[in-house]
Amino acid sequence: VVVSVTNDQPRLLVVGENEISGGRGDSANASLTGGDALPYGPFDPTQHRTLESGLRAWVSEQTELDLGYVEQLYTFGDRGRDPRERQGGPRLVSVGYLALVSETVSVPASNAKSNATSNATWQNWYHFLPWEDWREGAPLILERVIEPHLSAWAEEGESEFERDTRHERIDLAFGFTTNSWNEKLVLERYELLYEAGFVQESLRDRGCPIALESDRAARGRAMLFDHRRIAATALGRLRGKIEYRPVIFELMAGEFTLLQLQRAVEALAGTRLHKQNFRRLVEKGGLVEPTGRFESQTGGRPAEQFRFRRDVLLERLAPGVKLPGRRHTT
Amino acid sequence: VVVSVTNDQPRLLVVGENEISGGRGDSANASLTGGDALPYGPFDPTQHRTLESGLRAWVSEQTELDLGYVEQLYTFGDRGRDPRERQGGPRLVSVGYLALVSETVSVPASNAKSNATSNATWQNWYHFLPWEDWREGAPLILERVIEPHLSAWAEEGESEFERDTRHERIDLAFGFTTNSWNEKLVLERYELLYEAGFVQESLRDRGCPIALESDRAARGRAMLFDHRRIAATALGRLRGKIEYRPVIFELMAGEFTLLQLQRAVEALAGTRLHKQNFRRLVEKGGLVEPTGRFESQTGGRPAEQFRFRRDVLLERLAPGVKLPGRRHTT
DNA sequence: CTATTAATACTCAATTTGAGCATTAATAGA
DNA sequence: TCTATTAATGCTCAAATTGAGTATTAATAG
Repeated sequence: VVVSVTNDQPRLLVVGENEISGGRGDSANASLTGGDALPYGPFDPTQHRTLESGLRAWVSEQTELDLGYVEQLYTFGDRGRDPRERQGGPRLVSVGYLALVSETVSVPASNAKSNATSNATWQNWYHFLPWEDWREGAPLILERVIEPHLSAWAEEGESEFERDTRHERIDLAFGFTTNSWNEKLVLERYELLYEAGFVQESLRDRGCPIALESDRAARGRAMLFDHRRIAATALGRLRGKIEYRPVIFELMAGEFTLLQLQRAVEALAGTRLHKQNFRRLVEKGGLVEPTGRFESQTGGRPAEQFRFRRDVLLERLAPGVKLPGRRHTT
Repeated sequence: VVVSVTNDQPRLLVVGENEISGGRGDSANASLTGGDALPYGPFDPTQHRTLESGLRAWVSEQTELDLGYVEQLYTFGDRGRDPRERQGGPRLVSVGYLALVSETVSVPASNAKSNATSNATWQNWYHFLPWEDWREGAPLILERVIEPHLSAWAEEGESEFERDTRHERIDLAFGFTTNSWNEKLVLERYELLYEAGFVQESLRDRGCPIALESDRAARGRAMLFDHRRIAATALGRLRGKIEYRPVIFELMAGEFTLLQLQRAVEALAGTRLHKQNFRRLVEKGGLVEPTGRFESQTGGRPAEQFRFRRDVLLERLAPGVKLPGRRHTT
C-alpha cells in the first residue's frame, strides 16, 4: 500500500484494471475483472535477504519510486482471497506492507521502467472508501444509503442474538446513534459493509453475477481480490500511527508551512482540526523547526516554512501528531 | 507466543530444549542446540480456511489449551532465521501470533495429547529478557553489565558517525543518560543487545562456537532460531496494547480483585503502578463491575471481587488500562 | 482602498494526571 | 485480648493538558 498526499488528498498507488486469468466460461466468469489493484508481486527468497528488501527491490523495478518509510502491515492468508483457487490455483499468502512516499518524490508512476504490465497511477484513497472522508462534515451517503442498507442487513439476522450483535457492531463502527465517529475503525467499517453485501467485492466473492449499479459513488470503487480490505487495514493503521509516531513527515516535502502539515494530517485522518491547537501541539512537541523562509503564495498572510527536526527521532521517542480534538467549531 | 500470567509473573508457553537436526560435524555444530523454543508448526492450506484457524487447530492438537484472544503479531522472513538454510534447508517464513490465555484455563501444557515431541512448559518471560523487569527498581545488571557492554560496542564503530548513531540508539532504548525507561521499546533493546553480541543468539548466528559463560543471568536464556526476537516483539506489542485495549482481562480469571488486576498489568508492563490512581482509571473507565463477593485471603482488609464488563466491548471502543504514571513514590 | 485569506498570539475554563494523606478492615502473633 | 501488619478504599490538591475561543497582524486580489 504505497501512500502519498497531494493536493490535500491522500493517494494510493494503483495498478489499473486487472484481468484475472483463470476460469473459462463458468459461473464465476462475472468476477473476472477485478478492478484496480494494489501493486503486488512475488517474493523470491533466493534473491532477497528480507521480506522488506524484496519489497523495495520489486517496487523500484516496477516504478520509478524509491520507497522511504516502510512498515509491515499484516499477512493475509484467508482461503478464497484469489478466486482462481476455485479453479485449482494455489493458495496465496500475501505479506502486506505500508509505504509512505514524500510529496516531491512522487513522480506519477506511469513512466514505469520498460514494463508493459505496470500502468500505475495515483488514485484518491477515498474513491475506494468514500464514507471515510469527513472533512466536509459527515458524508451524506452515510445517512442516505449506508445506514439504511446496514439496518436492513442487521434485521435479516437469523436469531435475535445475531440481529442484536449486528446492530451493536454497526453502531460501534459507524456511531449512528451515539453520533460519534472514530476515524480509526476503518477496517471494522469495511468488514461490515462487505458482510452486508454493500461493496461489490462481497457479491463478486459469493459468485453473484450482478454488478451493483445503484449508488456507485457511495459504494466506492471495487478492487482486485481483497485489496480493498488491505487498503482499509492500511488506512486504519496509518490513522492510528500518525498520533504516536511522527510518520506524517514522511509524506511531506522537505519544507512546509504548518497549514500544509495540518492539511496532510486532515487528509489522512479524514477530519478537520482546530488550527491553533494543532500548532501548539506540533511546536511544543519540538517536532519542527522554522527555516526563516516564508511562503507567500498562501492567499493571505505569508506563512513561515518549517522543516522536520530529524534529531527528535534520536533524542527521544518522538510522539507524532495528536489529533487535537476534531474541530466542532470554526 | 502464548502468554499467561500466574503468581504475578508473565509466562510464556515454551517447548523445551530443541535439537536442530541438520549439519553434520561442521563449524556450525556448536549452534545445534537451540535452547527453548516458542511453539511453532507448519500451516496446511488445504486444511485451514485462515491462518488463525490453522494456528488454533495446531495449538489445541499439541496442547490442552484452548486459545482465547489471538492476534497476528508479525511475519518473520529474514534469511538465516533457521541455520539449516546454510545446509540447503528451505527458507522459512513464519507468521507470528500472540495468544492470551486466562489464568484459570492455563493447564500446564505438559499433559499434551499423545504427542511425544511436545513437552511444553510455562516459563517466566523475564528469564529470556531479564532487563525488562523493573518492578523491583532498575535491574542491577543494566548498570553493571549491559551498559558497559553496549558502551564498548558503540566505541567499536568504524566511523565517528557510526559510533554516534550507536550511542544515540542505546540512549533512546535504554535511557541511560536521560534516566528514563520506556517499557515499550522491548524490541529495540533486544536488537541492540543482539547487534552488540551480548545475547547468545548473535554469536551462534555468526557461527561463533564459544558459549557465553559469564553473566549468564544477565544475558537471559537463549532461544531457538529468532524466537527470542519474536518474544521481544510480542512483549513490546502487548505492553502497548494493554493501554488502549482491554486485553488484560483476557489473562484474568473470571473474578479478581483490583490488586490482582494491577499485579497482572505490572507483571507485563514490568513496572509498579500507583495503586489509587490505577483504581481510579479502571473504575472510571467502566471496565469492571463489582460482584459483591469479597476475597478474604488477602492478608489484610478483604478486597471486593470484580469482573470484566464484557458489554463495554460493544458499547464503545473500550480503552484498555492506561499505565497511570509509573510509581516513583510509595 | 477594501474584502479576503491566513498566520500568529493569547486567554480561560474544564479535564486529566501525578502524588499523597487518612481511614477502615481484616489477619498473625505476643 | 492487644498490637503490628497488610491491604482496601476514600478523598484532596496542585500541575499539566486539552478544547474552544477572541484578538491582532500581514499579506493578496480586485
